[in-house]
Amino acid sequence: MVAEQKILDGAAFLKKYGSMLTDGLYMEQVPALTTLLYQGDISHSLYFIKQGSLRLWHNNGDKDITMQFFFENQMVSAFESIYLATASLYSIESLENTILYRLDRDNLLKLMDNSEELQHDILNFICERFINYQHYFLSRIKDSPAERYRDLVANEPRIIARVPQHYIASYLGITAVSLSRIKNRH
Amino acid sequence: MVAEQKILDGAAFLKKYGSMLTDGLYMEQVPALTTLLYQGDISHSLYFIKQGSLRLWHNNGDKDITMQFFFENQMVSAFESIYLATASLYSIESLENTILYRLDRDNLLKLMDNSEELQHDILNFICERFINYQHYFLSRIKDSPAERYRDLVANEPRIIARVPQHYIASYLGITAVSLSRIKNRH
DNA sequence: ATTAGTAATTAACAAATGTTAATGCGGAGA
DNA sequence: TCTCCGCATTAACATTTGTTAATTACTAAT
Repeated sequence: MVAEQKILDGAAFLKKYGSMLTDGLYMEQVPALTTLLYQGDISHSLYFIKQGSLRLWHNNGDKDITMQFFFENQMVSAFESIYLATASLYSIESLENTILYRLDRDNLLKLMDNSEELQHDILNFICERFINYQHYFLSRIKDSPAERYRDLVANEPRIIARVPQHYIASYLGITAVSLSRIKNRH
Repeated sequence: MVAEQKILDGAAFLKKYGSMLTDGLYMEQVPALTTLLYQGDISHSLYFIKQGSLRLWHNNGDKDITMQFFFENQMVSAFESIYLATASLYSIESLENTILYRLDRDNLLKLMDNSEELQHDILNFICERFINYQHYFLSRIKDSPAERYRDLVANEPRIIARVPQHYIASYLGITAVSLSRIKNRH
């Protein structure tokens, strides 16, 4: 009843359920700055990153709020948009030339119909994603941009190495100008 | 497969499932400032407010981040803590003298075992709660404290009328001093 | 190699909030 | 009624960020 197992990452998911997908899983390659999901649309695909990186963000008229970066072996989705068929609050875009596996909504739902274990994994996935979001937002509220930047440098080398500064600034909730100041303070 | 029905509020939930609970639902009355759930504990109760109000917040050493107020007929829980049996990120406390119905974890899980419809309602509940949180956090990030205060005055009369200012300030993400300035600006 | 366009840095100023502290207000209880 | 204590307001100052603009650095394409 209560989920104890760890959430599946993209690689583990594919290993576990890939064999059930004889023809529902597509591989595609997209260049940098390709939009995979537009904010306001209903999402109909779940992605797994084979190589490259993605950015997930919310647009608010004049400014972007970047909320997540994704890299190799991660599972990427606006799942609640897929599941509830509601407008996505987010856009998803490639940062680099990226190779993806794409699992379409119909195949995902068919798969869920045929596997109680998958339903279980998915419910876990949502709860974990929910908790992750709460951690992200809480850190965004309670830690200063400078603290969060230091944390990024210490714990997220891929973000520092592969993501342009102005996206990092957007992720930290500040302008590129302010991030530059923070980096060069002292 | 895909959930289309609207999320249940506490009253609708009790009406729909209350008859299945011959002895698992308890009524209790607590005075103001009573803690119902301590941050870090695993939650084992889901509440319905009959009368009164509650506050949900996260503590970060020196400061509180208030995230939600609850009033009559609302269903209140740190559901992911109940379901995944993980430490709650939040505390929940009464603001006023409050009368509650309490549904314990064991009874909730038993109920879920016996009702596929309830499982469905609960999954919807989580997805909707997730989306609500995202809206709350996004507004907290993209709107200024002054805008959010005006929004509160326009749309949340119960909060303005029944919640002390310093909790409202905490909800808006600012100090009580700053909220006082905003109120008296111009 | 040159050029053009984008990204990053730096500077100067305005605006908002945090912090600290002093004051005012108001209800609960002796 | 008086006192106490927590809450709200106001003031003064420091800190931070946003904004605008100018400059520099970098990258990609011709």
